[in-house]
Amino acid sequence: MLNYQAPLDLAFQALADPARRAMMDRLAQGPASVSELAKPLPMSLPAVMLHLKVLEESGLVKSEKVGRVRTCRIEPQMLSQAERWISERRQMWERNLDRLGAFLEETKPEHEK
Amino acid sequence: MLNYQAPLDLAFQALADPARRAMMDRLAQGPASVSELAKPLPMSLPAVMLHLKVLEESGLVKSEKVGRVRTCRIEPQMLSQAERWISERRQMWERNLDRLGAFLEETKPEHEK
DNA sequence: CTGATAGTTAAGTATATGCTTAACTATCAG
DNA sequence: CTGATAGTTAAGCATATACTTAACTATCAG
Repeated sequence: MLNYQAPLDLAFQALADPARRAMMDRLAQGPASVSELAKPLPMSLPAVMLHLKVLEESGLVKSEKVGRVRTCRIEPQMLSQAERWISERRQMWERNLDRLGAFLEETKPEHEK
Repeated sequence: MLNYQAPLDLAFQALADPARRAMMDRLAQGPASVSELAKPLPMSLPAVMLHLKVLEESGLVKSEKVGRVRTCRIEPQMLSQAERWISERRQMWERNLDRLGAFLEETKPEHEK
């Protein structure tokens, strides 16, 4: 698997670009077509297609074409997975701080308690 | 500001690399030196330094050097900020689904309720 | 002072990313 | 059928990313 990219690699990579976050912002309001996604963005349509491709390959977005319109929508599972990864590390760090605090408290000389 | 990168660009970019996420994993357990961070990683020390630089510039990690040892630790605020961005979009999307569900419920013919 | 440890800097390279314009296809409305 | 709309593909280019090795500096232990 020389070219394998872990799901979180792709998800965070996708979220690292302001244009793609703007697209996610729009999609958070509800499904949208490619041109709706493109309208506020200062770039060509093909560029938006590339960003959409990145979002889809990351699993953050799915789309289907009906007639000539491709409708895109958020895939919340991948969003949750990314959120959970961050949350777990932050919580681990905080528990760590708490343990340190407790340790300092316990080893404090009596008169400082 | 031709070279400005929004905080979230940098944070998500930093989290997009498996080596950097491994470093964050280690740091979630508590502070660590550069070589402790490097030990499990299949790359040279200079490469680890570059990853550390990316993490620091993103605000996810801070470090200070005492003697010849540089000690690195997680900066939880930036982690929270990234988490919040994702969480907000996911929740917005879910509220959206709920509204759609309610709408379908309300407009359903009587006999299907 | 001397060697080992911890980190840093520099230079070079391969690949990936983020666009562009031009040309094209497919669908729909009248 | 015809023109407008929505999207797609291809080719090309500039810059950024993720490393490498070699050489160097700073600190500490004895």
